[in-house]
Amino acid sequence: MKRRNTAAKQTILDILQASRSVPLSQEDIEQKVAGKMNRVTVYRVLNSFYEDGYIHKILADDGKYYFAICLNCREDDHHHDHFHFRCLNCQKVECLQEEVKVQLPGGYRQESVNCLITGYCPECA
Amino acid sequence: MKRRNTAAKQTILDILQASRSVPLSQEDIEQKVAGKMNRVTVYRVLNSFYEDGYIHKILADDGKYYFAICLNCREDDHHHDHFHFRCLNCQKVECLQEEVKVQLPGGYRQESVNCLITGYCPECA
DNA sequence: TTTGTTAATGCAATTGAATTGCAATAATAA
DNA sequence: TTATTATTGCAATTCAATTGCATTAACAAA
Ligand SMILES: [Mn+2]
Ligand SMILES: [Mn+2]
Ligand SMILES: [Zn+2]
Ligand SMILES: [Zn+2]
Repeated sequence: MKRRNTAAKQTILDILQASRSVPLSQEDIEQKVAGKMNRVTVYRVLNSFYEDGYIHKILADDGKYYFAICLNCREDDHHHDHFHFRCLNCQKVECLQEEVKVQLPGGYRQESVNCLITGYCPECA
Repeated sequence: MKRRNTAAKQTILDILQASRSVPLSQEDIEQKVAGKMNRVTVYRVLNSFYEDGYIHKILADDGKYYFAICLNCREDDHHHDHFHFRCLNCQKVECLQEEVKVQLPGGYRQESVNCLITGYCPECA
């Protein structure tokens, strides 16, 4: 009896599923569930999903966290090492296909990656 | 008469100069200037340096901003497009030599880059 | 050197995303 | 059905960062 299935979790999961390669901010999700649950619940559900490895979390240079379903990850093999993109005009964040490949200097051990490119998307450029 | 030279600015500039490839957080700098100036002044000086292009600013995945002197930039050519590294143990942040090279999908325009690798540095690994 | 303008500063108050404490609620194992 | 305890809502709190405003001081002009 570790985690329980609840309406709140299912609702948020559905929202994330429907936005596969477009990470959503806490605020984005709050708006979509407005009235259905408390904002603190959104925080806690997102954090539990993240802890359990169902979603990945990126900190964008607007200072907000964005969350997206893990796509090419398996329980035993997480690799959230792709770039993300944020549009300065429409604010949308996207997962890019390209993986981050860094040649670290000797002795450094890589644990995780948080790479964000900021600019203008095709619709706004 | 745009910007004025003040003791506060000179002090902070000296600190950043002495820490060339090791970006410092607001908090780091505050400690070094403790008693000499107000913390709000530190914020404002750092922001003015950043606006004027003297330093670059990165948001690390600990949620804090880190600042470092621009090294290979000229007035007309800024390129803060290198990776950064943060050690999970000693918390130190470093500028890496390697530049970020992303092949953006068609139509996307890149403006800036905020790429951080998190892991363990040689001393802590 | 003196003076006037206004950028810079200190201090207190405020913002806003994120977190925490706690009592009430509800999922689920027994 | 019942007992256990994870989950939720609500209020309060945290903490870095920002803002307002009166005071100070840099520096251009006289
Ligand atoms: Mn994943
Ligand atoms: Mn630079
Ligand atoms: Zn856009
Ligand atoms: Zn270290």
